[in-house]
Amino acid sequence: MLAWSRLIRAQRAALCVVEQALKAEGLPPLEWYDVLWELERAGPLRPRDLQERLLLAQYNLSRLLDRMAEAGLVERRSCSSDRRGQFIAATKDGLKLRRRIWPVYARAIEAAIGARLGEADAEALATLLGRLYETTPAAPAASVPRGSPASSGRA
Amino acid sequence: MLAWSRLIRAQRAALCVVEQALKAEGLPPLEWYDVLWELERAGPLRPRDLQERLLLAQYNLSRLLDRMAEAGLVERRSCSSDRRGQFIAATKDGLKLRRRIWPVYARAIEAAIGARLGEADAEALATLLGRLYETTPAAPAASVPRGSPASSGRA
DNA sequence: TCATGATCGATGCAGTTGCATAGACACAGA
DNA sequence: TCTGTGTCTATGCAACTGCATCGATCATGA
Repeated sequence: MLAWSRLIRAQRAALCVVEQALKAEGLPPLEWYDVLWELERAGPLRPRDLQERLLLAQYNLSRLLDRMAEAGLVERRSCSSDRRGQFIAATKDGLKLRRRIWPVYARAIEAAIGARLGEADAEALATLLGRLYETTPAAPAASVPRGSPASSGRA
Repeated sequence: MLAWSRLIRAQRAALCVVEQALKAEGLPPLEWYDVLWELERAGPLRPRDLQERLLLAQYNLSRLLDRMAEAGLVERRSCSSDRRGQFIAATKDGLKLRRRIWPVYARAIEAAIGARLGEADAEALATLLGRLYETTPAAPAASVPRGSPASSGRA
């Protein structure tokens, strides 16, 4: 299936362009931005929710948050309604960093996608891609072992 | 840019579905298949060429080939025309394994893509994605540090 | 022929990921 | 209340990745 192999390669290529751009500016990896951005627009979130939104594996996110907390970008707050859990919130520094990353990130995305497709085709692409990870209405989220990256939920 | 974030997430989701499927059957990870497949249809290749076709990082491919050679799936042959280099060839076992993987792989791809898009849309998607990693004709392949995953070349 | 610079591929090391599982708590039913 | 089952998050360990760099070879031009 052509679409499959191109999906893999196109993402690899685009991701690489963007990560190199961030690295070249001495900025942290992409997921840091994604986490900060989710937190900024949705407010403090439970790790579980972040995990769904970002399609990250649970253990992976857990350690990502460790690193980000150590860097002072997010903080873990206890969660009174469920003492197993916690809330993750972006700190001032976290928000500041996100704003600093954005222009670099945006430029790189433009180079990797916008410049190659143009407005209309980019939108068409987005529409098609959306259908690849929308949860199908009736799916009980159990086709894949629990806690695995793409399992459970809308994301 | 919507297309960007969906590209990342859709690929993540689809890749995860496929890798889980392979793992569930006790089969090796995806790249092993990809390497075997390239070798099968193109004959023995230099690591450099494999690297371009698969968009893998040089050091990464080098060690992937170590593992596959150790598993008896590929063999390194010396290259008389360039003694720095070598040719990688699939072994009988390698070819056999590829054939064994294929049905599982195909089914997973169908579930991750075909079932969600249908023939025509999948083709449209492939076309759009193709434009994201084609090399632009005049590019001297130097926008990114040497040997970095997506650098250099057509792929 | 020799120096210079580029290319091919490997590798030490530190950082990250994946797997399996643990520990703490929630929730439902006996 | 107690017990069993499921959920939320963390973590030990092994495998993999990324970075920087090395050694070997090639290619070019003086």
